[in-house]
Amino acid sequence: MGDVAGGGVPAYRRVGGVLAARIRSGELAPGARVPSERELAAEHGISRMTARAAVDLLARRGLVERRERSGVFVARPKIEQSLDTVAGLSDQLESRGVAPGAEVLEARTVRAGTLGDAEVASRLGISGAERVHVVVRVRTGDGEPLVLEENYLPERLFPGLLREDLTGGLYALMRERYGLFPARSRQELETSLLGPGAAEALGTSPDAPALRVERVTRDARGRPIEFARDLHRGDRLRFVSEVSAEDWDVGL
Amino acid sequence: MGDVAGGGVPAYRRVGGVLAARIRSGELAPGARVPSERELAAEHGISRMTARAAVDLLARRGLVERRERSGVFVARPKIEQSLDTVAGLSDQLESRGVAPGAEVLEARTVRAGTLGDAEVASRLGISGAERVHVVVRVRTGDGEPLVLEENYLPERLFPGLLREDLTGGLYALMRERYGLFPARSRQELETSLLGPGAAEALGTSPDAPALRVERVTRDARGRPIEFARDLHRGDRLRFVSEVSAEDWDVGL
DNA sequence: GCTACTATCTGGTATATACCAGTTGGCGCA
DNA sequence: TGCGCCAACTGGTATATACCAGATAGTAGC
Repeated sequence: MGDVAGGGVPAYRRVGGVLAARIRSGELAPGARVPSERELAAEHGISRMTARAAVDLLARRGLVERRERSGVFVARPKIEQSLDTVAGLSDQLESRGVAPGAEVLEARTVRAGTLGDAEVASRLGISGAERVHVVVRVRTGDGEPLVLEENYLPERLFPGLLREDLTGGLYALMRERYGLFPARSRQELETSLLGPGAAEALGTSPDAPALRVERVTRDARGRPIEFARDLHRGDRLRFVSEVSAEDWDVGL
Repeated sequence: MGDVAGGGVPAYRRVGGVLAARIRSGELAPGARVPSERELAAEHGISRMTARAAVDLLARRGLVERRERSGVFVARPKIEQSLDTVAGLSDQLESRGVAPGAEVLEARTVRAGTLGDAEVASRLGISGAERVHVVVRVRTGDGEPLVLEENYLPERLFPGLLREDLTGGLYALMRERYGLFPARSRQELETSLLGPGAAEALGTSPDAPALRVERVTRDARGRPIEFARDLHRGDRLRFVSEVSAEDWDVGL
């Protein structure tokens, strides 16, 4: 049936806009409950499916957080995270007054070739026969899951790593226990969604926005010491990067 | 009615998974047409709305691209963009064999206070009475819109800027015409969606994934010379950042 | 006052249907 | 051969309805 009143703007966008305005104005504060889909439908004279589409707009923009069988709530502001100091997520959180934590989901040592993932060996510059530590962790801030980290480290460089305490920062461990100092780090960032596996680990929806980060860290001699795949919750984190001219202005 | 057959997995996710597998396997190559929603519905014995939900899964993950009233097509691979050399998007595209271009949507000079956007003056460290150039451009690669750029530059530092050719890189202009060398740049990145305005400018859907970048660039004396808000198409671009230890390892 | 049950509410999924307005490709005509 | 028209097709929007199962709050019983 389309636009009953709205000059070409679909109803679900119109209602979504009204809701967004109520949130931005502060009428609906962070943490507050948004009217239920059925209520919105009644209020605006639209069907529930259309009201749901309106709420979806806000949910996909991170303005609002859906909690299954409970309700829809206004989202809280994002935590800032530096892209220049990826090494120390724990430290970063702490300096922002957020208590860091980590839950180890997986910690094992296997031959790279058995991973069924040729990228790991390729990125680390090792053969499939060489053994790597696989560490999968959920990093938390104030108990809330923030990042799903998947780390691959050559066993040759970090013997006995899995016997260490893996609930803190890996980079601190590298330096203090193994005397290896991360010198260079190449990161590739991509907008993404969490996906089913990550969603379960982070306790969120598979369709929640995320930033996928692939990272290769090298020591001073240019030797790869870590390959990582991170999924950062896009609804809870923003990323800050500071560059200075020396880094990129040398070519001109 | 829920799971007719599928062990707890909703039908739209099951069908979405089948489609995703066909794309990843290469059976459906980039640019190829995906079966229409009505065809998918018939093939899998589901309603069209459910088939649509399945396609939505892939679209939101950037696996496919919807073209209104035309069809759904497998997406092409993303263009890499360095976060360390944001200054020269044109150069970056060129070095990757992509022809850079820019369309100027807006170019005017106003007092910062009249913008109705206190952040601009605040970020540039100027008073509301000072005049700023406002330059809004769509940056393209091979004719395809990639980034919507919103630049704010103090007129005091760049007199007559708007008479220059704005279809190239602004940073080249700064250096060559005004002798101002960008020395430091702070960028804030956030997952986002395009939104209605940006979607129209970039010729895409308002709900397409995007990376929002806010940037303050300073010269060697620490003076802000540019404030920018960029919206990068998340479906066409990925971002690469290289950091070296000097940048972040000094504190320890 | 505390616990246990229960009716209600919630978002999630799914169907069947309808209309709209560009896109597309084929067919006929000049 | 080339142009223009038109029917079929496409995704976008919208409704009305239904069932599910976990969350939640109120109430009855102890």
